[in-house]
Amino acid sequence: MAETGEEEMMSTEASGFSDMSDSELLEIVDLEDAKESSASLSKPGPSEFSGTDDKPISLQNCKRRLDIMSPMERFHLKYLYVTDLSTQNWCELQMVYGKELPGFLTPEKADVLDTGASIHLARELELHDLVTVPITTKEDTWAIKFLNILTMIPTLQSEGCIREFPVFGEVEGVFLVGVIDELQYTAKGELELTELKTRKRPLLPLDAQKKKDYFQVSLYKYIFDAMVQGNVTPASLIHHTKLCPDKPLGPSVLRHAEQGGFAVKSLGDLIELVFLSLTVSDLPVIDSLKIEYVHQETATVLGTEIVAFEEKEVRGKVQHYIAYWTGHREPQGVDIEEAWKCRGCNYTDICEWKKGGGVLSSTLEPRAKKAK
DNA sequence: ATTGCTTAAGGG
Ligand code: SF4
Repeated sequence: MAETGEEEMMSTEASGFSDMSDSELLEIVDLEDAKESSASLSKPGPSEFSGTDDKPISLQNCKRRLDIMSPMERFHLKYLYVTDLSTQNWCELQMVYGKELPGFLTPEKADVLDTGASIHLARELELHDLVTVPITTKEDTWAIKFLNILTMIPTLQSEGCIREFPVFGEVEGVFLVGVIDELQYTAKGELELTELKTRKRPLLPLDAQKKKDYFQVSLYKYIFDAMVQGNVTPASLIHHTKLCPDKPLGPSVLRHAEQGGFAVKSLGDLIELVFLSLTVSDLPVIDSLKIEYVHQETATVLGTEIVAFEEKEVRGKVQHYIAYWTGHREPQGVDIEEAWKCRGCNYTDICEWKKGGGVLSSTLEPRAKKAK
């Protein structure tokens, strides 16, 4: 089972005999995924709500429990993705609806996303091959991520360019996880992050789109810098992810660790090794942030933005967004000036913000609506 | 499991 070599290695290498340095990245496949995927969690228990209205106590308790639980708890999240925060920047409430009702996309949108994803994948494969590794535990999943980091750092330092670099770290009390599209050293020797954004229509993005993308790449820099400066500690990582550093790693993971030349027995070893590699490899902080907008169909470059990192501004935004996740404030929809976003929103029909005209209508007093 | 857990980003 461990050996079902799905090695999709198409050696794009111009030969040579280097069995060590041919660039490969590992990806995972979950062996337990035979089971059908999750029923919806937020469904109320039938017995409590179906026939009987004379059970106010349990109902109330249930509601109160939901009220006091932060979104992090309600959604059973130990960490957030960088893109959770950047989509939150587009419309916070839309992001929340997306968490509550996942997989709620029009086929047209799904197509655009799929096209974008395959363009990204094709670019990734320009730089390295992907080897599928069977795994069963989340420790294995993270171990693969760590092994990839351990091979990518030297590659960046020697070849000058890597794609799909994993980042993670605590930001304002919440753990964030993401993947940097591309890192490369420029001619001037500066470390530059590039984020590719593909577009269905050959038009430059609106300001709102640019702001969201700017925020996304800023978060990557924020986290990456913290990593190379030693501010993302093994203890913090383990604390937030609840990984068990001593849980035995799967055989295929161990095999790949060995092949990579990494002497690790446990996940804990691997984490220490990653921490070391990040902090002693002379990795600089990211010097510049670039966003490239490309037309999907023709690959025409529509525009390239070089954005300046504004630490205070980014931190302020993060604090604001995290305050929602930790339950310190209610989610908000878009401001009236951005009501145009609601037209393209999948949740426009059910949105309580839109109904309430800029307030969550469920929190409105049941009194006179505005005269029409 | 008297209750579990995540590949991130994908574009507007
Ligand atoms: S309808 Fe508008 S306010 Fe409501 S979730 Fe969608 S974009 Fe946000």
